[in-house]
Amino acid sequence: MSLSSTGSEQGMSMEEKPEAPMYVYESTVHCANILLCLNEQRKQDVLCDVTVLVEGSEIRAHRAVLAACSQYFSLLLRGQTENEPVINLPQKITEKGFTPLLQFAYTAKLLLNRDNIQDVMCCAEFLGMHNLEDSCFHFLQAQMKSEADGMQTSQNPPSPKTLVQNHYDNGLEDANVKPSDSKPPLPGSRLHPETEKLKVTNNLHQSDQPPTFDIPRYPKYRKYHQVLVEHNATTSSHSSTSSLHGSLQDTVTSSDAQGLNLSKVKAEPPIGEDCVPLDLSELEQDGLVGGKGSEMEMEFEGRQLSSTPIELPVSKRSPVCLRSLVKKEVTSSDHCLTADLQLTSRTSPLREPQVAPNYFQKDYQAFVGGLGVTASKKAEKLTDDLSLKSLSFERINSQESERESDRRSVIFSSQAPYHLAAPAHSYPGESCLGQETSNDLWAGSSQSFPCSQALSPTSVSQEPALAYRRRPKSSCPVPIKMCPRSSRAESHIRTSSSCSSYSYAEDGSGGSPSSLPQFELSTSPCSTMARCLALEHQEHSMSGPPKIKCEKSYDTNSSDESGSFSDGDSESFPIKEHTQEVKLPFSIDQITELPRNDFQLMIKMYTLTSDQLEFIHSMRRRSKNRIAAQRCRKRKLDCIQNLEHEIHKLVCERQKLLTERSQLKICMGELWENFSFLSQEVCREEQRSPGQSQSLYNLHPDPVSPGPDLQISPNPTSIDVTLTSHNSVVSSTGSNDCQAIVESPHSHLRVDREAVPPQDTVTSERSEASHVGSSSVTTDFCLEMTEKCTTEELPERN
DNA sequence: AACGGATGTCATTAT
DNA sequence: TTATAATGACATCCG
Repeated sequence: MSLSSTGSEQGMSMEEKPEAPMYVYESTVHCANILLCLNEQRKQDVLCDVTVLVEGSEIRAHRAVLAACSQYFSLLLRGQTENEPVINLPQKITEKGFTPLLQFAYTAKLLLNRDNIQDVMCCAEFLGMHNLEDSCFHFLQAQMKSEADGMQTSQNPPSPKTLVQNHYDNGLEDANVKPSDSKPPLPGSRLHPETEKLKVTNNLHQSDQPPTFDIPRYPKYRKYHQVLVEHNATTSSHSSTSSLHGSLQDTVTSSDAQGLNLSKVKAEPPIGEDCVPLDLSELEQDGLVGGKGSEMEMEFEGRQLSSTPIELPVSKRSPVCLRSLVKKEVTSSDHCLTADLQLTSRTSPLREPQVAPNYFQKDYQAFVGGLGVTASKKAEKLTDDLSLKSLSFERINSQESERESDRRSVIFSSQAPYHLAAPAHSYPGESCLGQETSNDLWAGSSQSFPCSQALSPTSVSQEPALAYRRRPKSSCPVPIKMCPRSSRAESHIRTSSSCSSYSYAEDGSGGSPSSLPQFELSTSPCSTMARCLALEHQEHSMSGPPKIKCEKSYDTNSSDESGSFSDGDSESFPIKEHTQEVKLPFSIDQITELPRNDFQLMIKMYTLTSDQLEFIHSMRRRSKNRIAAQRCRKRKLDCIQNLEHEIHKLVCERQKLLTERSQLKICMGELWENFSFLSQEVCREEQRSPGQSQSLYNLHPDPVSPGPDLQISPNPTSIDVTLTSHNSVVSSTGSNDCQAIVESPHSHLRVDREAVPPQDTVTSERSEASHVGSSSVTTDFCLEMTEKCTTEELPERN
């Protein structure tokens, strides 16, 4: 056995097989079986009794396993194995050709050189990989040509340099095809003669994406993308550039190239991330390293994507796709198939239109496994710089690892049904994909798993929390994910995630739910729900009312899946949500808007589970409470406004009253003026007749000033009306602001209530009043007015 | 980073 | 007893 013929088996002794532990041997058998499984007929003919011994087990010790595989397969071909029948193989089928294929099957690396390429091609033909040339070498040719044309230009179909660089950047060692310079695999091949080593990968991931790339639209993804770019720029520039330049500039012998490749094989991570090559092995069946024409399922950041055909400068594309392969193998009841593949085959068509080519590149990278292995590691390194977001990255990584295991399961295991939901759900990065994409994805996933995800606690959150965060203010939170913390009795610890998801999920009526037809909730916040509903409606084509498909998330889980990448805040909470779909036979509008009786009748019309009832009542309660809160707030604001208006009115009223009072005082002063005038007239008349005069003096019995002064001093406000001989009437309110000075041309009259005359005086005054007549009436009027004025001032003073 | 407005939700009370 | 409304309190988002 001479893998050493390629110079790659250094340190990989063939004697290792007898010494290899059991798992190595089992893995060997398994690998051989896998390889032969590529051709079902051959499998049946040749290895009908080969048992896959290590399904689902992780294969470690790559080198040893590879060596053991090679040795085992070599022995198998020679019919020297103990339990295997002797195979009559054509002469062209040699172990030299099988070894790279086996290695490819195991490591996703196809090592070709001028020595083995012919054998490899023959073996591939033997195994049924008829399109090896078309898919692999044509691709290589095109890439070489493309590279020759514009090597420095950044093209959307990435140049080989980009490919290589990206390949190395992501630590991918997916499929190494080393065409021999002297022996181009195809006639007329334009492979670069000096290209000894070329990594042909379907990993078209480009770190430097053209601006038209969709990813930058989504901040989260952009963030992750930038992180990857930066990391790639920092960590892998040397390898990427050096590899290419070395390959282009150095004339490396085929053996050296092989050795390099195998060294890469040696450098593979020892821990079971070896599933990748197996995926490629399947791809190999269609188009081998099907960068050119293969369509394959892939995942990126949680989104398992169906790639559009890789956009390459080559016009020729293989119509074969992985799904067809999957279906084919499914029909053939190949045990290598798992439900995962079936899942992907089902889900992929839904998402396929939304996948950007660049997504495909990355996704393919992830699919090939490099992302799952290396990119995740890089991401893990990068997570140190991301405080809260780091969790999301880790989750991504873990998810990628899970998907890696999924991919592994595709080959090695037929178990792992728990992975079913995982690929269909989005990575946190999906939250960045914009509403349309995420919705579509979700819709697709929902459509893909109408039943499996319903009420499935393991289903992950498809509606990223970001959607909630980015929700429009209009708040039509229809999107369905609901926080299951529905029970009031439960702890009301409110996490942002739960709160967000909760609020957004159920509220179908946030903005104007009534305006939305039952299944035409097409407004952006509701689009997810609407699509979900629509899909549900279409898919199930229920006779009755279509079911609302709601996700119900539980905050009890602590695993990874929820939209970790979508929202940083949600990630900071240890409590995470699983989503659970609650199918409701009526719309959210009905739930939230129907009257009580109608609502109860509607509920009674259907047999609903406790979860459904709980969800419905919670939704209705919160919806109503939300509306009530809005009303309450509006009412509160209205009340505040009314109070403010009331205050304003009172202020105006006060000002008005003050103005009126001043006017009244002025009027009173005028009246006093008239009074003083009349009094003076009376005094003059009395001066002419002493008897009258005496009576007037008695009105003011001041012996000191027997002059014609009349003082009426209201006390204590002291409105003094002084009728003086200087023809002025002074009305003073003491400290009060109510003062009026009325000029009296004739006399000085002072009215002072304080100086109210004694009773006898008053009596005499009254007795005199009958005589005085008009003067007495005027005095009374003045007193009345003074009192009135005083009483008006008192409240104000208070 | 702090602050305030807007909003949703929950708990409580009253009807 | 249950549903509902009102409202205070709290959390969160966002500018």
